[in-house]
Parts: sequence; structure tokens; C-alpha cells
Amino acid sequence: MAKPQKLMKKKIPSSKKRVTKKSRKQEIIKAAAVLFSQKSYHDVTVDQIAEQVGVAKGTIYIYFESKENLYLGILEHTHETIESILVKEIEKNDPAPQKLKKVLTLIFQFYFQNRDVLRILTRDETRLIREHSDFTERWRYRKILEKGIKEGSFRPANTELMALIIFGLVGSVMSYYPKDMTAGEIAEEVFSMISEGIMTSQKESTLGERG
Amino acid sequence: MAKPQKLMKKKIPSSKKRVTKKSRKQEIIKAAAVLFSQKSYHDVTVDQIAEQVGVAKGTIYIYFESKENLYLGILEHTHETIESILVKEIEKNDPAPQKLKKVLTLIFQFYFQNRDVLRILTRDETRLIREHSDFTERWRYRKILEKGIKEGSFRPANTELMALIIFGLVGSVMSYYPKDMTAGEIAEEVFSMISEGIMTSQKESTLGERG
DNA sequence: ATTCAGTGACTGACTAGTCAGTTCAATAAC
DNA sequence: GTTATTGAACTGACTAGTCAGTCACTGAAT
Repeated sequence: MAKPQKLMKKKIPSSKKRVTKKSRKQEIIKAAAVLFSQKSYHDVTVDQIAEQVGVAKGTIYIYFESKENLYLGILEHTHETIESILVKEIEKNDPAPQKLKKVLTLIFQFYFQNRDVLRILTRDETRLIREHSDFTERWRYRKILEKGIKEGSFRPANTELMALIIFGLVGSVMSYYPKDMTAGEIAEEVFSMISEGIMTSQKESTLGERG
Repeated sequence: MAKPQKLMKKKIPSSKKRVTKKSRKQEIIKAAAVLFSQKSYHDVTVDQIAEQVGVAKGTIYIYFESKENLYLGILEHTHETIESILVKEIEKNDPAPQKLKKVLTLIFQFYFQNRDVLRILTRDETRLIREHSDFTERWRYRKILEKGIKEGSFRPANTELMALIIFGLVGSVMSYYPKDMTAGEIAEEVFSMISEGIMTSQKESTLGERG
């Protein structure tokens, strides 16, 4: 049984600067986010992440337990960030329509400034964090809707379904809408669609037929 | 991600029933659809598909070139089916609102009867067929919207964005809405939301503030 | 006898994760 | 000021496992 010879390759003196724990971790997260936004979880290898950062693979495992851990770290971080942005707005006691509009604007702004992460979220196949954050988001819309109904500005309706609808359309607009509109403009139009619908003004509609 | 799957190896002596090309292919598609609806593309192995069908792995490769091919076959087949259902409706010259409502109903009906496939579509990580079928769907909504604006039943608006909104909310409702409503009921409510919005009836709204 | 669906052990490619060894800046000892 | 020591950061060859796809073979049906 010939033991395979262990080859310790002589190192070319690398100019790589050694770096503190914290900033290296940030570097890895950033590089990984770029890669995960370009390819699916399974199509990104840890070797590629390491190469992107400019370190060896082992280094990644100093900062993260596993590939999955690193991936979830990105999602979690994003979720926390947007949550912290929105929470300030939610706490105010503005009228519901204004509140909804502001929330939409903030969400569009955040994700348009973080397109890498947006692409990861919309492509995400893991569903590990997703299920939870989706729920949180729907719950947020629902609270606003209930407030609006109580205030008389929104008509009484199935708030669960309405929240689901808003959640879905926001996601879709974020994924696909071209960049030639600002976040504010998009939020404006989306809000108008949500509040007024697409029909012309005769509210009690001409469409008698039901089912 | 991969939940370590305990494979229950059952060594039933195979009865080796020979089967016609066409029906075996259908069997494989059906079994694969069930598995792909439960787990992501990468977490389903060809061995598992073969086991589910009750054949050896090699048999799969008699009917399909590759795993990817089989997966795409499912998506393509679904896309063609829903397309053929909708095309009849699209061709009619009904008023736009009625047409939209009917399309929504048919889509909800189809996917609620095909939950396996629905789950595959909403989880789909491959984005191979998706990009194209998403576009088709949005284009379909857009045509209806343009028709409605011409007819005077829909208010003039950015039809691209509106189509995107409808597309997104439909997807979201399909993915998440509980089963205690029929497809028709859901279509009804969704249509009402799309057409009338959430605001109470004073159309020129009290919300002066814009931007 | 021929045909062909079906088989399943095998192969080859790939990749997450490991760990023994290296580097180097900071500190201690002289 | 010079040299030794330490240990955290870092390296990359290697391991162990997975899995898509292959192919020589089997046997049922015609």
C-alpha cells in the first residue's frame, strides 16, 4: 500500500495583507452575495467564493461554519436591515394610506440599492429564512390594512388576501421592473393601483355577471 | 439544505412488466413532478425518481436524455397546457373586465387542480423556461388591459406596470392562499381588488400629499 | 432468433469540509 | 537592538461522499 506522497507546494511569497476578523468576514459576505446573485446556491462553490475574496478555501471556514451558514447569513442580515428601516415607519401614527405609501417607497428604495441581495431573495431556493420573512411582511401589510379600515379610508375586505396580494405584487415589481423609474415613482404608481384599482370611476360596476 | 433522506430499500422482486413507451414516459413525468414539488431540483436524485416509478435508473435514461431534460419537460408541458386553456378565452371578443375575470378564474382553477406542478413553478430555481413563460403571461395581461382602456372600462395607466402587478399578485395568491376557498371565489375577490382597489369610494382621494 | 425495454453495478466528475503545515506581526526575553 | 516565541490568520492538498450518466447484460415478447 503505497502511501500517497503529501506534496507541500512551495509558496510564492504572497502580498496578501493579513486582516482583522471583522473586516474579513464582511469581505466574504460581500463577495458571496455577488456570486449568489449571479448563480444559484448549488452552482456557487466555496472555492469560487474563496477565489473572489482572494483567500484560500480554508479561510472561509474560519469565519463560517458551512456554506449554508454563510448563505443564510446573507439572507438574515438583509432581513434584519430592511426590518430596522421599516420599524421606524410602522411605529408612527400616520394615517394608513400614507403609511402604506411610505412603506412601499422604503422597500423599493432599499432593494433597488441592493440589487445583488434582491436577486438572491427572488431566486432563493432554500426557503429556510424565506417562509418566516414572507410571513412577517404579509403581517405588516395586514396591520396597515386593518388600521385603514378602522379609520374608514380603506373599504372593509379580506385583509389576509389583500395583504397577500400586496406582498405578491411588490415582489414581482421588484424582480422585473426596469431601472428607468426611481423607487419613488414606482411606489407612487403601485400605491395608486392598489388604492384605486384599474377600473374607471363608476364604482358600482357595470359588470353584473358574477361567477 | 439537503435533508438527509433515509431511503427505504425494498427489494421486492420486480415483476418486470413491459410497458409501452408512451405510458411509461407519463409515469416518469408524474412521479418526477411529485418529487420535484417536494424538494428542490438538486435535492431530487434520479435514483429517487426511478425508485418512485419502480424501475431502475437506466430506464429513466431510455425516456429522457438527462435529468434537466426531464425537469424541463414538466415545466414545458405545464406551460403548454395552461396556454391551450387560456387561448380559447383570449380569442373571444368579450369586454376586457369579463375577460380578465375569466382568465383569473381559469388560472386559479388549473393550478389548484395541479398543486404539484404549481409548487415546482413557484420554487423553480432553473429560470430556464420561467423567463419566457413569465413574459408570455405578462404580455397576456397587458393586451387585456389595453383593450379595456380602449373600451373605456379601465382607466388609462402604465399597462406594463399594471400587467406586472397582476402577474405578481396572481403568483403570490396561488402560492400561499389557503384551500378553504374555491378557485372561483378567489378569482372573484382578486378581480374586485384589481378593479376597485382598497380605498373607500371617494375616488379623488383625500390624500393630497404626493411624492 | 431477434428485438428492445429494462437492469444496476460501475465510473468519472465534482465539491464540501478538514487539517497538518506555513506565515508573520506582536510581544517577550535577552 | 536583536533574537526567540507565540498564536491567530491563512493555506491548499487531501478525503470522503454524492450523484448524473453509462453499458454490458438479462429476459420477455414476437
